[in-house]
Amino acid sequence: MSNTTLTTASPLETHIGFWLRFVSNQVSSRFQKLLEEHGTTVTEWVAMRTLYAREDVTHAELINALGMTKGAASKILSKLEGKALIERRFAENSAKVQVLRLTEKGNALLPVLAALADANDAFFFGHLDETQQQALLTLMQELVNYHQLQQLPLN
Amino acid sequence: MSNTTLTTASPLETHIGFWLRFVSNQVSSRFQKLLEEHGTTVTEWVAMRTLYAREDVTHAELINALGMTKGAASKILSKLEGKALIERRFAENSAKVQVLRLTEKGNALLPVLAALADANDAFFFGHLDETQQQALLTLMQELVNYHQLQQLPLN
DNA sequence: TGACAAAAGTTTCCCAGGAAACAAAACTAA
DNA sequence: TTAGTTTTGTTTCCTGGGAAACTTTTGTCA
Repeated sequence: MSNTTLTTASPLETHIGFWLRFVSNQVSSRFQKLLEEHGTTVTEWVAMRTLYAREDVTHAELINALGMTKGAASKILSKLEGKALIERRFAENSAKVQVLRLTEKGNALLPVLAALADANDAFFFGHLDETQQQALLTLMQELVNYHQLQQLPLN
Repeated sequence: MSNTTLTTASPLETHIGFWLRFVSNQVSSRFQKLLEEHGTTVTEWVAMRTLYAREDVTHAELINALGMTKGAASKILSKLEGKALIERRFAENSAKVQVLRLTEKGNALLPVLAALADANDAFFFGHLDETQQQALLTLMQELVNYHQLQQLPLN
């Protein structure tokens, strides 16, 4: 008889989550590189896009859109403010609740970044036919729906 | 005439990359929580699974599997070594190249972690029928193939 | 052989983001 | 009104991982 311990352990590659993470990391990483040339990051893009064409986004709302803790969100905002891309103001009738908005400069930069986001998505998924692209998009949205996924973290 | 600047910027949700990142983050984050109860992390799981059932994995090979810099990989290994889950030895005829292997303890833990990986994948994708699961898996693999994606970073 | 170059790993420094402590404001209830 | 509680946002501390400097070993070639 053999003294080998025979146990089973599924390989990494059998998990959908493994491939999702792999592909997602590559997509984000390439996008990050594109953004770098404009001095921004993926997180900053998400924040700015959330503020775009709106005048009434609160800090709390932004936290939810970013899926980050309030501390981290606060730091992102400080950074964007330092680059004069956003402004923090107090909401009417409050010395506590903040309302955020893009500055002129932020407003001008945003379409440029949006074009990069489009280009990056096209780079990775543009070779798929329209039906496949739509199916993938829908599947991801259905997963979010099915599991009632919320942006993390919840605190 | 309006003095409004009319620019276009596609919403975040129109990008496949956005949804991929969203879902992938949730999957990894839940897996992370499962692993925490065993004192490990997703990265450590990937490292350990790569060493499983092999006696000849080099540091360089592991770097590639982890998709991390050699510095970061080195630190992961130190951590695993500290927990007595892996061993570093020098390759035969070399005082430079390292060969890594799981310890008995690491070997015993691995199937437990693999079960968690299976469970997490089942949790997120188990409700999809077999055809859908396979299609998603294949699509991700085809993307990797089509773009010749390598684990990041390359240095 | 000996000097230099390349390769393998480690360590140091830096940055992003989570956790949680903190400050300030606003609401509640007496 | 004012004391306590809750809410909003900031700051501090800590950890993971990238960049790059550094050390040691190995290979090259003169």
